[in-house]
Amino acid sequence: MTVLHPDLAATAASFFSDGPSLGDRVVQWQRVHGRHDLPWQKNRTAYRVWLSEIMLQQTQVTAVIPYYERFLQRFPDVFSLAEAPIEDVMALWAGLGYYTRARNLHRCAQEVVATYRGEFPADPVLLQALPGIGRSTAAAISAFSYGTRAAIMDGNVKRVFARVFGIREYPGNKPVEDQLWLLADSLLPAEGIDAYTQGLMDLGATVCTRSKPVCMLCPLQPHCVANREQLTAELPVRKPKKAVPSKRVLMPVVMVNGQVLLEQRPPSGIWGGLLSLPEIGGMQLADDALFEPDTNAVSAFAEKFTEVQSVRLLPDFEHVFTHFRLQIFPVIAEGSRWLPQVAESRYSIASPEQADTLALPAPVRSLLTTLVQDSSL
DNA sequence: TAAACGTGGAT
DNA sequence: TATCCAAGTTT
Repeated sequence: MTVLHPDLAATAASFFSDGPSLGDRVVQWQRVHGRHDLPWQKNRTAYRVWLSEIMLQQTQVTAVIPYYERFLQRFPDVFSLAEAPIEDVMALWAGLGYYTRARNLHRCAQEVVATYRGEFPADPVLLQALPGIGRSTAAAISAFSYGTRAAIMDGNVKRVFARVFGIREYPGNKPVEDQLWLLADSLLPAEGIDAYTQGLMDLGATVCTRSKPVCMLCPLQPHCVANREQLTAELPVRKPKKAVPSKRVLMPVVMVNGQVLLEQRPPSGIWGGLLSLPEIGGMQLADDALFEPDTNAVSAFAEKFTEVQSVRLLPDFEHVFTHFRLQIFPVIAEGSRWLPQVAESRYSIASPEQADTLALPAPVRSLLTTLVQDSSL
């Protein structure tokens, strides 16, 4: 049983002692100064709103727009998406990241067709039961599509609320987040839920920005604790950082007759369900440890492809990621007798020219693309 | 519940 | 260059 902290309630109440409520201020501000020309704001349907909201999870607007346009062109409605092969969906999603979203997107489309005859439900509770739709996304879809009064909670809202209410704890903490949800629920305006929901995000994206917020332009500025106490640079409190484990793997570029060996990765984990270069000898290392390829693992890999003639290490092909590091090296194969065998397994063969039509992780895609010009391989 | 999950932009 | 983190959800 969670109750709203008295300090938060007091700040919320302060809005009513001095003119319009927080909600009404945001609504009015959005209608004049908010964003109105984003692709998913025109010709608004539940399908379009849903598609955009899934893509926008942990992903910036500018990154989403081209993907959104391509998806809408290829899948104009929920039926075409539900009927499509998952491979097509993954290929179109490739490069956006968080690939579980793409699988859930496909599953969700199929459920909406099967259970709701292709009509997304208006009830946030029903929406949240669908794959890939959590509490915040359910509220956003519902508010934008059907005008349902429901609160969102994303990075923008957390930042705006943390500053306005002077919340001096990390908003990702469970108890703090519980408070934020209570706040969000209590602050919904009586009218204009769509402008309000959009307004909170517009405010966070264009005025109450992470660095150098433009408080002069903020409709909440007269009531903002962070503005009053000069805490905008300190709030919201940063996520406590943890040491990232270092993992290195070998990813051989096996080329035969100008084609590249690929394998499909398991559905969960990094790059889940995507095609990528085969992975050999994953290992956890200290950050400063020297990288020594696991020769046993390399031999085991070579056993599977007996036509492979030689292995060369090219340190140039090193990609550093948030969680691990890849050493990519070429394996030059002669002959092609193993190609048919490969096609029957979870391995497949693709030409570099096909790179942009496959469900490939972004780094692998760019590598394959460069292979077209690079004759040294 | 905390950790996992991609990629690219901003500082 | 290193670090943060963005229209969060899932396990």
